[in-house]
Amino acid sequence: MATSAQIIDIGQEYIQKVGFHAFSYRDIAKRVGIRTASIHYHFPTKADLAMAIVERVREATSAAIADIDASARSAGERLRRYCGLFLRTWGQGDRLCPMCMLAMGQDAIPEEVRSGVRDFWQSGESWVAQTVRDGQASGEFRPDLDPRTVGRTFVAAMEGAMVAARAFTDRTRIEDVIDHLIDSVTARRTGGATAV
Amino acid sequence: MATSAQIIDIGQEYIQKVGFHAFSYRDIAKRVGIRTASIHYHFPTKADLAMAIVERVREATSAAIADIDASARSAGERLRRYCGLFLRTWGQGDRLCPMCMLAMGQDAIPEEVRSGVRDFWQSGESWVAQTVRDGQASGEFRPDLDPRTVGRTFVAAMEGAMVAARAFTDRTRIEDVIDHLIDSVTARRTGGATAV
DNA sequence: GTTTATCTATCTATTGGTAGGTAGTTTACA
DNA sequence: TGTAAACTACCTACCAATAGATAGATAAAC
Repeated sequence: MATSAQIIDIGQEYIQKVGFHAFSYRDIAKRVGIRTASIHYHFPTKADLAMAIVERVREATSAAIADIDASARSAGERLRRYCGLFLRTWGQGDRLCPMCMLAMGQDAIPEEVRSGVRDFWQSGESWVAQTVRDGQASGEFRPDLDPRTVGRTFVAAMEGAMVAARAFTDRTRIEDVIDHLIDSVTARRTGGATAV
Repeated sequence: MATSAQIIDIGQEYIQKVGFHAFSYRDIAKRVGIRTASIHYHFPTKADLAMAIVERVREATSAAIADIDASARSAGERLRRYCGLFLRTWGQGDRLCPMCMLAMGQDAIPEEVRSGVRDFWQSGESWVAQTVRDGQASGEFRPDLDPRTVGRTFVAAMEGAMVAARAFTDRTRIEDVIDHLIDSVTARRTGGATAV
């Protein structure tokens, strides 16, 4: 594999496992088998490396969401599969969402990086909100929900669930949250009358 | 104020704003107006300082929850006020939950500290679960909810909402999540029949 | 006169980053 | 086609700054 791709891979792993400030170029260099100066050749500053990672993650996420849009047959399935993306990330060696790790740092993280994180986050919220609208139109979801609020809750809850999974090394922390989130949007028919 | 209390205050602020690995004893020393050696006198290692902070936060949280239990008049009010604790933390200068910041670090955070974080997290989940049971008994909340699942979702969603608030410097990210969470447990009467 | 809390001075290790050099490969063009 | 220039991807060696931490002196408080 190309060296720069290896550097990005390992850098991303470190960000997901310990965060931006808890690893060094030396850590990456050791694992790739090169010197730190060679990493600076590919990524002049640590911020440059973070940016490359943010861009790659955003591309991968966009692709995954496009795939969901292309193949899911209902709004409910789309939401479930979106949540499944977080579960998949966790499955790759107990890793957290890299964007979440980069979101917490305030001015300790380069502004350029944080801007990319915001774009990632907001596009997730918007996609969920649109999916909620679709599900409301089809009668799958509760008609009284505010799509924007639900979008924000889904992203926040999934990111938080990842942190919980990390704290307890427990995948069910993520699964439980998914269950309640899906349940919270699903239309229920009580007393024989449909809510629409 | 006692120096050690000042050190804890400022250390906690740093943990909440940039995380455990993005500040140093030097940063604290400058703000307190002492030398780093004096901080080592009070807290021999950085892990010791983190532990002191974790213990103080847990005590404060226990007290706040005891206050809620003593004065809230319904399960719904209790949940709302629990969520309000996160909002209050954010209000103290855009700070995140210190426990969340310490939860993400994996082996980069001392195990002793992470153990304290787990206790904090789990006690929040359990308290919410018990409150859900109370609300179900009184008819306020949906009877079909699994209290444990809801407890986990509340804590995860609130912690995630804090991260979102940080990413966007936007308090409404937290408020929206609270609204949907409360809505998700509230019993609804549709078609004229009560769900119980 | 012992304890408490601070200081100065220093330590070792590591941080992100730079300077300058060098094999090996590719490109330009006479 | 031969060769010189340029480029790629790495290296060694180094830098100033900072990290967390320690030793020993000192001055005030009890």
